[in-house]
Amino acid sequence: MAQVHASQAFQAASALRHASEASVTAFCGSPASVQFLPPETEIFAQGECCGKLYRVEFGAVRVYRLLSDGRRQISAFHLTGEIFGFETDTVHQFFAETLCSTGISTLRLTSARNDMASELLPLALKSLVRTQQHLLVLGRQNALERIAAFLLDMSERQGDLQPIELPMSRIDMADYLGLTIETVSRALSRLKKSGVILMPSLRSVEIVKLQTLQSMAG
Amino acid sequence: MAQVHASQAFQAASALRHASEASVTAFCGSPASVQFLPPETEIFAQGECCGKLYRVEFGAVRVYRLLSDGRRQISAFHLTGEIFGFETDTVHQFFAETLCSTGISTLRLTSARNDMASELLPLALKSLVRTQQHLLVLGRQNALERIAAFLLDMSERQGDLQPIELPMSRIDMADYLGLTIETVSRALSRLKKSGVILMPSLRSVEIVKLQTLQSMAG
DNA sequence: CGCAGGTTTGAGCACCCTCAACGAATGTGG
DNA sequence: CCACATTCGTTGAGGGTGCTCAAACCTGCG
Repeated sequence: MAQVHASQAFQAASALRHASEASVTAFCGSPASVQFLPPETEIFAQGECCGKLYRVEFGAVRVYRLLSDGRRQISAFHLTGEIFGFETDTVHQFFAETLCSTGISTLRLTSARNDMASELLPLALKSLVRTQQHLLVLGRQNALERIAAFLLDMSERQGDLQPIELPMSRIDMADYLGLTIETVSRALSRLKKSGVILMPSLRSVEIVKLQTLQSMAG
Repeated sequence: MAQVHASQAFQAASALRHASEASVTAFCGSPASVQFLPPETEIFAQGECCGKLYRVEFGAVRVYRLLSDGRRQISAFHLTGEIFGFETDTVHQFFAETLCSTGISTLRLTSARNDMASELLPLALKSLVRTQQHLLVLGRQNALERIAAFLLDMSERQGDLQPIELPMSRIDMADYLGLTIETVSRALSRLKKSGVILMPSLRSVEIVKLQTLQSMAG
């Protein structure tokens, strides 16, 4: 029930913010082909053959890589309206899974890929810039700064509607921010105690002192 | 003199490895327009208007962002044959500077951008995958693993010719790997003492125990 | 109500950063 | 050509942030 509410919030937000991604013709032409996936469902796995792009119609997705010893780095979360699945190789280098109940529509990339390149390039560049921004966070910011930046990013992507609905667990947040779950939890507790945020439930955060949070994120 | 040798090594390597990037027609058509830049020269700065792509003909380039307090994260080094300058906005979000004496050719992106999209998309995706790989390094690997991964990456991009010529300072390596110069230096010293690498000079590294280094990098 | 999974909190420790001094390499002016 | 200055790199000592390990606490759910 809580998840349904979250999904609706994401959808409302995406209508405002992700118009450009939604305008890719091949996706709009076939709204009937939306796949409904339960939480924690694999969308694709490393080593699988690839040749599709994916659009989140509602819900949320994590894309990640693994080290041989099991350490995981989530390279991106994708919320409603966002497109993912870009890869260079013929084989996936990443894993993609749903976080919650999620609707996914797919775009087959066959030989028509060249025709669509002018539409896809801006999307790929958006992913690139977002990833580069995240590099700065992982390379040069401490735990509190990472959490602050993460909350601000999630807030913005949900249209700055308060409270923020977090579709992911603490483990996912940790593996995205290059921290442990304990450190994530401690950082959130500090923000809560200092009155910067409220946490009405485990997965919802309300930003109280926006400017303080922004100055923390750098 | 040492730099000339390094540049030649990069060129030889690129002839093998970067054929796809070199094949962008607009670059090949105008070899006369190569700009020769001295070390530590700005190519573009954050806030400047953008609308070009750049190709490294020889030498090396760093692309980076800054936090307000001066912390720097280098998002990528670009060696001979590689193309950089992709951005979504009309204004640069990054800085780009030469590391050493470098030749740069430019490609103006006007309205012809759509026509070239099918050529540019693979390059953008290559950057994206490389950046995502680097996320894993910054998020989940320790200092020794980062140095190992960095050396292997540099070695591969120079065609596995030994020794590796490093065109950047320890500061640049540190700001790329999310470490301090002291930690970079210590990690290199440990690799040297354990016989995994040789360092005939400060900026050249020879990999002696490749497998050991690979197992370190994960 | 009791269980299981996720989250929080605490104590101790390891890795990396900070600060400092020393050494090496390069460039400059005498 | 040498003396010097300057920058860069290395090495050491000490401290802090975040990780590891462990236990307690929620919270949802059967």
